[in-house]
Amino acid sequence: MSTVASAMPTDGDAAGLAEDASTRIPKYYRLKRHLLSITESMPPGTPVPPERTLSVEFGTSRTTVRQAVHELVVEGRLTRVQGRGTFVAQPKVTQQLQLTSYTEDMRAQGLEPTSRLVEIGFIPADSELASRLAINAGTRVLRIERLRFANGEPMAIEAVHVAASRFPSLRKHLEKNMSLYSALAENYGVRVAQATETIETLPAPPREAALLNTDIGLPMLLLTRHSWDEEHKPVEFVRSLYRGDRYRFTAHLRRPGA
Amino acid sequence: MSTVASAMPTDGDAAGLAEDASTRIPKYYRLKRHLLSITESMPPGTPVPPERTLSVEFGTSRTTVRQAVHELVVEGRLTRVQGRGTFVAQPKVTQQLQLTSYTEDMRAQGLEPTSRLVEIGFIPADSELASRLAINAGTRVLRIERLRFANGEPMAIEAVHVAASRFPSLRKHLEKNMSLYSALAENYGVRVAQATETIETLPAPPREAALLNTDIGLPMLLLTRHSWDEEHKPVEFVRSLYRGDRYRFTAHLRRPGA
DNA sequence: TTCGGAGGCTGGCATAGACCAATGTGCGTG
DNA sequence: CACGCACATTGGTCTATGCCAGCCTCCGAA
Repeated sequence: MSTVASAMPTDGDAAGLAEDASTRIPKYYRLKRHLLSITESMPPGTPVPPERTLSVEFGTSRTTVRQAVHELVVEGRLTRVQGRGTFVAQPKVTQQLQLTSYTEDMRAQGLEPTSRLVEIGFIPADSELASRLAINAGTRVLRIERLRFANGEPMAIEAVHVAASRFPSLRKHLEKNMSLYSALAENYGVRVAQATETIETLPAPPREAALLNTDIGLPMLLLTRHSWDEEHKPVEFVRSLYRGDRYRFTAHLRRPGA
Repeated sequence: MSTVASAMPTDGDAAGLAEDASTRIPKYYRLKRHLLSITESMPPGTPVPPERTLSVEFGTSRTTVRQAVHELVVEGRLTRVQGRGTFVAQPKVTQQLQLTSYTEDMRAQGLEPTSRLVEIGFIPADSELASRLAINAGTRVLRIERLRFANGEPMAIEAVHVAASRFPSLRKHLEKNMSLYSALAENYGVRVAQATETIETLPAPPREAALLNTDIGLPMLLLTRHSWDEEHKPVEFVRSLYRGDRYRFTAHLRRPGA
């Protein structure tokens, strides 16, 4: 693996970094590009030399190496495990933005999906939840937090919030490993008719990073879903965090009348 | 502004950082949370003390301060300008995921949208473009790169790719400041009927960071769009970068039959 | 043979400091 | 009065180093 340090692009080098006069390329970025060119065709799981080795081989500080590797980790190209090392990462998985099931999406990509209930309990509605669920602030809300896995690897945390008074005993139904939407339909006659989803980026908070077995501060995709039933009454407010290094969302769109 | 350093949460502090035994909270994260609690209610544009001041006031290294501020920048809470300082940022804007117009979306949020043509020219199709546009590798592709602004602030870069042979002289029509979809419909009788869009995170490359007046490495939202006409022939492949600190996407979904 | 602990190696966090690049202000000169 | 230059201040990059935490292997003891 000492072929990694074969030659790092320098300032005038034509290694795909056409540096025009208005953009200076930092050293860590050049190193990142170099590492990528070397690792991108390697199979997932291939070890990459340790930071200290790379810093010696490239004649640069360890901080600079860390910065380069960090960006490749953010992109989902490499993965790092404290104490073990740095490795070539698995490719990103794709999730539909429509109201499809997580299970179907993962299976469609040859991945075995599982879930784990992290926490289920009642919290008082803050002003946002109150507004979303059309209840008074302070009212009891059932909060269901699940961890989603693909092939045993944690991928996402989903926190669902519903008004407790609207769905009495819902907690019991969910503890039977029933999906939320099935439980709502079968036990309360409620079906989601429409939803608004948002997507944005968010650096991983410590708790979620730990649950997802990833690093604090890595970019995540924050997805919220606010859904309503046929009578346009709010059903749920969901806040999910997906690993940005492991996820891409996809949506199929049709032009009306097409 | 020296009230910023009023008291940073320490290890046992109950400042909303319930530290359970399994997650250690790094110092920079605690500082980040503290800075957020102080700045989140300030109006956009409010100056935040310089890094060197913060590091003295909090009794921590400048690197630690930088890390804390960096994450707030990533979240779109703060914004930094080299030589000027750090400021409270504008709130994120929202863009529809449907085939709506950028102009409409921005106007709906009281923002004045403008665009600027960055580059327009022909490139040979690499294997991805060839596959997307159903052409041979090496075939000429028209590439149109635009910068999108809201109230004069760069927000996104969009790079559209179409097969040159399918739309002869398209370049001329676009140079008349005509929108792509209008040009395709009026001059070629082509309308987009459906599309597949993907969203994922990507750290900002240097060139794009410079164009968007943002920092290299900050998380962006990478949006691709692959669209087809009524006969299911590919129309375009678009690759756009949106500032993660300034953008959130939204989608309105309907359950079939609802 | 198995289990536990020590040591080595890895990534994660933090400090101190130097230097570069961008911005803004104030002062001097034309 | 306007413009240019110098200086101060700001963020951006990079180095060197030390220490902590997690993982793994090997060796010794039971």
